[in-house]
Amino acid sequence: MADPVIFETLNEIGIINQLASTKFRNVLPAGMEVSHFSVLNHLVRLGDDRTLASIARAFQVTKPSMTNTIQRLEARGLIRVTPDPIDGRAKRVLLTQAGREMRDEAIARLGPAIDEIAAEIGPVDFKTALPFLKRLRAYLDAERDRPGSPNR
Amino acid sequence: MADPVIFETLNEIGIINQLASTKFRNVLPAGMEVSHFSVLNHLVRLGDDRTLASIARAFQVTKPSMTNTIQRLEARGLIRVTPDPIDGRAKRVLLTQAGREMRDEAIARLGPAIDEIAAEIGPVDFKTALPFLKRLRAYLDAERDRPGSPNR
DNA sequence: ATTATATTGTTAGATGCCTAAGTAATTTGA
DNA sequence: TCAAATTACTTAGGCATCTAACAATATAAT
Repeated sequence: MADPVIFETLNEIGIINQLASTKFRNVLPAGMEVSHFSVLNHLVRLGDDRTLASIARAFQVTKPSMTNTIQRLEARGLIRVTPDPIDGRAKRVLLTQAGREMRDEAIARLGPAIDEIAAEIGPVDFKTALPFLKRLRAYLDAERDRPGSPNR
Repeated sequence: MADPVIFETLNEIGIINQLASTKFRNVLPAGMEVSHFSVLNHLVRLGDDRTLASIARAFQVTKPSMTNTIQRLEARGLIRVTPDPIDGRAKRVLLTQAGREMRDEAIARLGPAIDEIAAEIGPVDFKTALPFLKRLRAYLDAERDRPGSPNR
């Protein structure tokens, strides 16, 4: 018998995601989406010169979605995309100076919003919940249609 | 200084939401979205004969979003919408027999997916995490632009 | 009473994510 | 060697959600 606690938890997670995304989007530089910031941040932290597919995998998003994100970031001059010299199918994603600056500005804007949450909820509870969330995420990720499923 | 744990937690939550939504959508009856099921379930559990706005508030979704959901559910004959006899602006949302049956079928299909999660992660951890998530949700909800903000 | 404000619901336009399907290039393996 | 399977990316179409703006009704304030 399906435990209602699980459904309730996922429901709360859905609402939190919605509220947090909206809140952050309203704080980010104009026209910048959370997914855009996430990609810029990813490239700064782990290094750029990555393929579209590897970024899509990192965020557990389909390739068409990442194509969309990458095209918009490139149109804004925040990243540069070049052909992969080794693999003719792939593209390499590189940060531009404007991209790095935009990421810094986004972090500066996001900071206060995060601090507010820390002040109210306390980072300790986040640290407590994080391992569980990571486990759940990893399970759902592994459960996802595993074999060479399309667009992944 | 913004604690990175908070951002990381919200990031995990975003990915979990995405993976869980996709998983559930693939299990639900054809064409049925998670948001559709959620509304049907809400009406069964808490009673129908509610206004669109009250349902929108319950799910922390904007009114245009709920208008969309309601219109699609009505087009499928899963709910019935009637004018509110007291408040000329409002509409009352009523379940149809087909709606109740669809909700039952959805639950029957969702059950196994949830059981799998329970088997892997264990409901205990969900019970542990839930209070924190509820607190976070409540905070973000309260933080949301409170006064008569548009479309809410 | 009248006017100002708030609430209910809708339409319009934009973006994101998804699935399906197609192209190009690389790998595998018979 | 070369056909089959896999992988990288794109295009097309669909649905959800958001913000902005508007119409209609209800409520509050003057």
